[in-house]
Amino acid sequence: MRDSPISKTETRTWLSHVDAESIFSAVVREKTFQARSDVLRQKDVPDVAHLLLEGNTFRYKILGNGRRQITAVLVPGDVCDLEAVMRGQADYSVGAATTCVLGEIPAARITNFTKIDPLLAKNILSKLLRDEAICREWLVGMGCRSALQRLAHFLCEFRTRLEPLGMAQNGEFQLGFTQVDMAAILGLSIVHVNRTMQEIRRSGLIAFSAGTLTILDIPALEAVAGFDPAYLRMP
Amino acid sequence: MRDSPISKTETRTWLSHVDAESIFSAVVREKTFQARSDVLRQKDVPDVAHLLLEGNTFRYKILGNGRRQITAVLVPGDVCDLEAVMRGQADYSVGAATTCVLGEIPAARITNFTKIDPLLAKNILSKLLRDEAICREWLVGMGCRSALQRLAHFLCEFRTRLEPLGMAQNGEFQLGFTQVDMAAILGLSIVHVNRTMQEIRRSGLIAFSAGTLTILDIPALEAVAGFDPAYLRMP
DNA sequence: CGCACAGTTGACGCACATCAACCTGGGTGG
DNA sequence: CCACCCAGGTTGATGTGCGTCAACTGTGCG
Repeated sequence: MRDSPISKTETRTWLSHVDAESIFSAVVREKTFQARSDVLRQKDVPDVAHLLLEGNTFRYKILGNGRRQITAVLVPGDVCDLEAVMRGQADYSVGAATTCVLGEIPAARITNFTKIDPLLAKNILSKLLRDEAICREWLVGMGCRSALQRLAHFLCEFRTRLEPLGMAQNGEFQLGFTQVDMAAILGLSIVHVNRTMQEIRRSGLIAFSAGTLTILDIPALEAVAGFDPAYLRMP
Repeated sequence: MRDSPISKTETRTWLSHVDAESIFSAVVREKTFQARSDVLRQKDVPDVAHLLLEGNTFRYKILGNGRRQITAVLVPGDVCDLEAVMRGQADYSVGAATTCVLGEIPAARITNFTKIDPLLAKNILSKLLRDEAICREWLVGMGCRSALQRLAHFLCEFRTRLEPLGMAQNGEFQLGFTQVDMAAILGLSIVHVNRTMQEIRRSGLIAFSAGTLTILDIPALEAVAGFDPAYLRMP
């Protein structure tokens, strides 16, 4: 059974191609992480950055009261811990949602930022800026959007990010997150995520089975979400 | 009547001193903005960046449903629209909370990032990284903290940012935001902000009058908020 | 077979939103 | 100098979106 529209190896080739001027050449080693394991822990002093090659990871923080919030979701081509490496210390953790393959990049390649290849610098900078734009948009969603809109918005955003990688076609893609993860992404309880997903399904906007999510009517879902992709700066 | 522990002119001198290696020398012109006016509007293509010299500004977004979320609060020494200038287009607006003095910096000074003075580049980068860290922390707060904790956390954060500028002493500083602003910062209704502020006041943790906020017991407020300043990377 | 973990369902509670007044002080015009 | 206005702040009554608790189902795996 194929678990994505195009195979993972195809995606990797494609990735390094569209992003050729980039960070891919800085990878010195590949490493596989189990689903549900941590790539990086809060307060770690990282000596390598991790470029995501296969699977999905996320950044998260755990508070004193035990609650967890996911602050970013990473797709292949993203650097999981860019800010942590640039600052020299992590103020968040990075977890693997699915089994993942990560490429290690020596921290020095990134921290000697102003001395490196301008193309690489530009690439890193644009990743940084996009990360921040997404974080801002999530913050706006938490303040101003209902559970339903937030879920819809997240699915629209995720699809939009996967599409240029060839990992989403006709609104269909792998959603490697459990409802427990979704709750931590959306700032909701697990129970409410469950009910909200059912509501969207019943309304006929999405379908979901065996890890594959299908957006049945993309413009309609984007309208519900109030999704405007401008902040993502996709080509 | 003095409206801050040390005068504004003193603060300006101090600011350009502690940040001497920096962005201050790139200012080509100063401009005053009225309280409640906009410095920058969403979708604008900025040709100058604005360094905040006096007063408080904030970044915000307005959604289709009319709701507004403030995504960042700026203090003197911050660049209001750094990401917008670097990306070439704003995906947020910037408003003045109080009357403000801003220094204009030609966009080219910032976008020619990799070709400029490494010290300036480093400074810009660190501002960018801090902005993102704060945004992440706000996001975590929205997902995991109660209204009371969020308010307390914001006050702790604001004080911590003002202190090295000499604009907060003994837990006392100017809070130039109305409760309407606070609601948009915290993602709460105005009424609930009002009640929450009263609750903190009644508990004896803060006092507030004539725009001056005093944190009466800093460690206690930080404990309530679950505030850990690590993400701010203050000296 | 039994355990663990993701998903699901119902009953109930609460933190917050909403609506609607009303108060207050500073500014403005007659 | 008063009359008015208006923005910011305050208060009470009521509503609701989402959280919490608790139980049950299905499924893959040792």
